[in-house]
Amino acid sequence: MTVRCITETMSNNNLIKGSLQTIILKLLEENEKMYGYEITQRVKELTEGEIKITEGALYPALHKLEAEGMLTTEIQQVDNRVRKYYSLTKDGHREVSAKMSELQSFVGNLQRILDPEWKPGLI
Amino acid sequence: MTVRCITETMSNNNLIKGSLQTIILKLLEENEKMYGYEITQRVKELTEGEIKITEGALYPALHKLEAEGMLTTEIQQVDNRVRKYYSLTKDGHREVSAKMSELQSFVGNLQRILDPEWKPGLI
DNA sequence: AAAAGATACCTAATTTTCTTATGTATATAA
DNA sequence: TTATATACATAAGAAAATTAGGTATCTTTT
Repeated sequence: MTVRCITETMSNNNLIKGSLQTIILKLLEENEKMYGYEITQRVKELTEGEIKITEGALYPALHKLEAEGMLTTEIQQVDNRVRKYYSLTKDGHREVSAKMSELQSFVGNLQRILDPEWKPGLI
Repeated sequence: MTVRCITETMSNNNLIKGSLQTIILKLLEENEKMYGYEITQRVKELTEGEIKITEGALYPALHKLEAEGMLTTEIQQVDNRVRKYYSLTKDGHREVSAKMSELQSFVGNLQRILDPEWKPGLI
């Protein structure tokens, strides 16, 4: 029997709910067509491993966006493995801008609260 | 009978859960001593009305931070009205820095995902 | 004087969004 | 052959909010 003792860094840094939808939509705006696993890997790359989208969060979010008419899917077979590609609908494209400005505005407000010195244009 | 028809702007833009604790801690670091209602008003001021902390979110958050030993309270009577002042404990002071860097790091990662052009130092 | 609004606290039910855990299945590397 | 990577999915539970309700005092408006 092997016992592996894993010492993890304290915080699993997932902090701050509510941005996953925006992340998905924005990545799909830039990439035309992505599948779930690809999204998790892209986010990991872009943040140098600091943000890991869990599957339990991702797939329900994708399904919800699809149910809301923001995304359409298309299944592809690649080496006997199934991939489910998502892409933006017309509504989805509209939604990206909305979500992005909400998020940027929120981040701006956060800076105003947390950093009294802060002026737009700096982080 | 008066029927008031209120047309609100679509989103109540409170977006992004998980930053309330940090906001509370940071405001208390700057102000030594604040009461709940004061916090809601300060946030409203700082964001020009764009972020409204609801009481249903604020009070449970304050109670939780107190239970965790981050805050202490002190009741004051002002004109027959009760005010419950909160201030940071030693642990609370330590926690502010931790929460702040978590949040700044998260916002940085968010920018890396959402804005490929982004470099630290800009927003 | 009465009503409305601001000040000041609180909680309970519900919803949203996540984590954690589990399950299936194939391909590849150790 | 065992673990890891790829690729999908769901279910139970926790966390943190929204929404809606309650109490009470003081001030401003009607």
